[in-house]
Amino acid sequence: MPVEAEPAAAGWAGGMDLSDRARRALAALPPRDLPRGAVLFRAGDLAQGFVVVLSGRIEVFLTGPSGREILLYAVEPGQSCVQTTLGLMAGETYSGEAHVAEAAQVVLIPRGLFAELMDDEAGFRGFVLRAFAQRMADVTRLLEQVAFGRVEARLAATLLDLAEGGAVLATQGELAARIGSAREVVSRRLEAFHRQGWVETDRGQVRLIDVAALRRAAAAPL
Amino acid sequence: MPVEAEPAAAGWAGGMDLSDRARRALAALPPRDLPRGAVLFRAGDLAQGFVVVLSGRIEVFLTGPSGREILLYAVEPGQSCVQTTLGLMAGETYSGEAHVAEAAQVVLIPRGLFAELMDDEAGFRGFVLRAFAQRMADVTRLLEQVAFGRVEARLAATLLDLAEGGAVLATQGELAARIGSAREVVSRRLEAFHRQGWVETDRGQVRLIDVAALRRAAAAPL
DNA sequence: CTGGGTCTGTGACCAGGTCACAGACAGGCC
DNA sequence: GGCCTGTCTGTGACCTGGTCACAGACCCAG
Repeated sequence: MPVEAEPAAAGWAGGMDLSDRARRALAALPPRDLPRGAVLFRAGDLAQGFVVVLSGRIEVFLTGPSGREILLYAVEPGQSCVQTTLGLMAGETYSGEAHVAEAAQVVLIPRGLFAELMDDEAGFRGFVLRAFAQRMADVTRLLEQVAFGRVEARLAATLLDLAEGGAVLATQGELAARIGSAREVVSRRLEAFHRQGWVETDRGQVRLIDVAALRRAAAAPL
Repeated sequence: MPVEAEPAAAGWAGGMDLSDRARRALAALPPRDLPRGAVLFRAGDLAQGFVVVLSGRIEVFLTGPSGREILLYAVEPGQSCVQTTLGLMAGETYSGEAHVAEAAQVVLIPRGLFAELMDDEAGFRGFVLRAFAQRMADVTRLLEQVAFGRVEARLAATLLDLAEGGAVLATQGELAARIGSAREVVSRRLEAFHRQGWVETDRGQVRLIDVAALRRAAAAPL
């Protein structure tokens, strides 16, 4: 029981079907604590290793020259930060910026161990590949939304996504960054939503009144 | 000499550091010929196998509900069509549509062999992963352009990219599809380029006059 | 030479991004 | 309590870009 007790860090590898050796190597990695608001990496950085999130939430943003931002994807517990893989696999630098949205605990798998696991452990490989394919699909969907979708639809979807107990706690600026639009545009759209009786707004929060209508708006074909 | 002669199909695997067994398995796959204009797959299709392009050129487009299109990426000889990997690795369906831009020869590696190669052959794995990471970076860059860039910059870049002998042979509609804009917008932008003396336009072609100016426009920060 | 398909140009209009503000609100400080 | 400063929000003016509706130009097959 004494030696067998694994730190929480190994829990995430549970469903992965690894050899004992690999399991031990992963369990030995020290988890790192990141406070809310910390920046895990910036655009142009080169990957240090492969990052897996144990708890909390990390959000990866793309930033334009004008300072406008858009949420590329969020990394939840048990998921890996795919951007880190790019550097390890193809020598690409990061193009996004990773912010810690909720205080998080992460494990960093160094280059060498990562390469070793990719070569020897089919389970680990599957984990990385699935995560990667998933992100690729996510980013493609996002591109589709940005290229062809309306702000109205993206805003409605984001509100539904962020709602907790019928309300969203976020400033208009934060909402704008998520959907890759401008703060003023969010202000005007929210006002339109309000006029239609879909939401109530207050400083730093949006209360959802007519969820069905928002769902319809989010799913609008054009 | 008789047995050693490999069909062209195996040439692409040359730089890949594979076992003889794998090399033979790949060489045995029958290359398929695709005529210009053929559609390799559509959005929603499920992957049949992993596609590698031997010659020609395949372009993958994303299509919006209004019929507007945007070029996701092009697959050149020696490269793989990453979208096919999504299905194989994560069960995702295609989100793009692959058109044969120049008559192409491709090899289709069926599911089973693909999985086997991924497990056993480090060289093949590296090939797939690098291609994948590359595409991920491409799509992210494209997203950045679409979300934050101007049509003027994307159009100028596309003209420079497509130019052969100082001219681009493409209709305004084709140019629009490449950059994810509308035909009318391309018409007006080209007219503006013309007024500044950067290009001459004719039905189905654009002649580049001031390449330096176009380069400046393509690199514009905003 | 003519008729249908394709390519291009244009005006009008709307959605959305940018700029420049002004007012509203919150929390800290005297 | 009143005041100050920073943040959040609302608004008008203006520009780019996407959409719609057409008209004219071009091209080639019959």
